[in-house]
Amino acid sequence: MSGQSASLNETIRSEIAGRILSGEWPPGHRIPIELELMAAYGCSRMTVNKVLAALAAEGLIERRRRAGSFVGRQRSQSAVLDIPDVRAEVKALGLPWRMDILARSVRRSTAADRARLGEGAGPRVLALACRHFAGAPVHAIEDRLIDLEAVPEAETAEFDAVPPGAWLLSHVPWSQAEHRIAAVPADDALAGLLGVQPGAACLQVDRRTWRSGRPVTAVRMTHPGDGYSLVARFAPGA
Amino acid sequence: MSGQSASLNETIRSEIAGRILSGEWPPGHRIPIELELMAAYGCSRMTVNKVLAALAAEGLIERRRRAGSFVGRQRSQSAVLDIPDVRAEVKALGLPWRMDILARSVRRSTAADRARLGEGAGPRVLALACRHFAGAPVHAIEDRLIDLEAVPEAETAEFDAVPPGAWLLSHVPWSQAEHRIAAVPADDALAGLLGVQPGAACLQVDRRTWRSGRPVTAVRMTHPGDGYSLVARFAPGA
DNA sequence: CCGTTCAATATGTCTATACAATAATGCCGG
DNA sequence: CCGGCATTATTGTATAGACATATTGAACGG
Repeated sequence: MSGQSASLNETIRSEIAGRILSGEWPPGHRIPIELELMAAYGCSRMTVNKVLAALAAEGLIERRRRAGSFVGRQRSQSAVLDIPDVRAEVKALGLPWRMDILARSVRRSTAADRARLGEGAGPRVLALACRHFAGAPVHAIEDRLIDLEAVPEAETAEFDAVPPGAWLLSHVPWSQAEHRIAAVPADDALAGLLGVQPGAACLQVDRRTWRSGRPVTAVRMTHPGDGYSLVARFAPGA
Repeated sequence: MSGQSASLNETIRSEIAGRILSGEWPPGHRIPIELELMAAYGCSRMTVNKVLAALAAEGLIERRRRAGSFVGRQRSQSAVLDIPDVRAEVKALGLPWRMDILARSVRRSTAADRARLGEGAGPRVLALACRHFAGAPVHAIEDRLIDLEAVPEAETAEFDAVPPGAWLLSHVPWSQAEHRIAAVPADDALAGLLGVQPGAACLQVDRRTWRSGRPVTAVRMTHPGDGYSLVARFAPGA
């Protein structure tokens, strides 16, 4: 009883979703057919249809013609992982963000570059190495490759005030990405840059990004293991 | 051109989504109003409304009364992280899965236990420690706490054939969860169990699970850093 | 110049109806 | 008992119309 009358739509939706999420209707349970819901709520079929279609789009239920609608099977555990912009992330900690550019070069892409970017990589790349600080300590080392065929503007862009990741986000409209997260020991070079002991545990996030099937960028962010963690949240319903 | 005529619904949907994902309509761009789309496709308003409502539910567009519909702003980078069942994960590698139970005890929950489970933890818990093998090498150490008030059946459950995570998934209908991923060095005890050198980098995934606001379980999975990584995928549209 | 009021506009929700597509069910003949 | 065919229940898609609701932009008045 929230007092605020929601739309009929929402009322039906939350009642059904509630029963599923509470476990009252377990996976595989058959949901009343549209005609029954229609009668139960005294509304038209379109209304319940819209609700059920939305629940199906979310994956909460499955619908089969002639058979009925059923509570969805438990999906494999998955979570939404926030991979925020480095600058925003550091500022969210209340620390000043600062960035060094360690190296920057434009070159013909080597075989290794093309392997890193994946199928369809262009002939020229921009290679960038940056160091991000959160206050005094190093927050991450960024090792990035940008395909200049996919993002020609990158060649002349200044990356001194904006992290390359954020710059790309606002210049490449939409993307598909793959992330790989691993724990690795710091080698000597990395240890020096990060300010940790050689062999210290580091969290390494590799991300490859595509736009309409063509590689855009490949980046490896390496964080010192102490004092850094990724957080993911999972909520099946909404 | 698939040749197969999709529903009008799908046609409109994919045309709009295509323009957004290709970048033709950048974030913030105003989408034709329903009346215009209606005229463009020669269909009724309900049809375009359904399409736009679905796109809005997905987050691809934003709608404001009187103002119109707009291509959504770039969302903060986020990805769907698959956190599969350990057994399935090992078997997907083509390796035989095996599990040791290192310790199992039922106890009154200590302050530390309640802190680990979070607000609302019950008075009794089941503590479990397991070791998962992928072939001969150790794949992970599982250190789990189950709230017996939330899952009383767990007290008598045998966990010899099924990993506790999978057992819970099929006994606790739905969940909300929080994950924290970090790189940590192995301490001596952990190094012995995992079969790695003390100080070696390990990937540590902490997960806390709730059901309707009450804690269910808290688990820490620690993987040897070499030869293990989490993979996440990201696709804004579908 | 600023705040208030108001109407126009675009979305939000709902109805009643219609026909299409699909697949489970049952019937019938062999 | 079983294969094939017709039946029919259920969802899928679409239409035309109606009224509700929020919010912008403009007109108006102090």
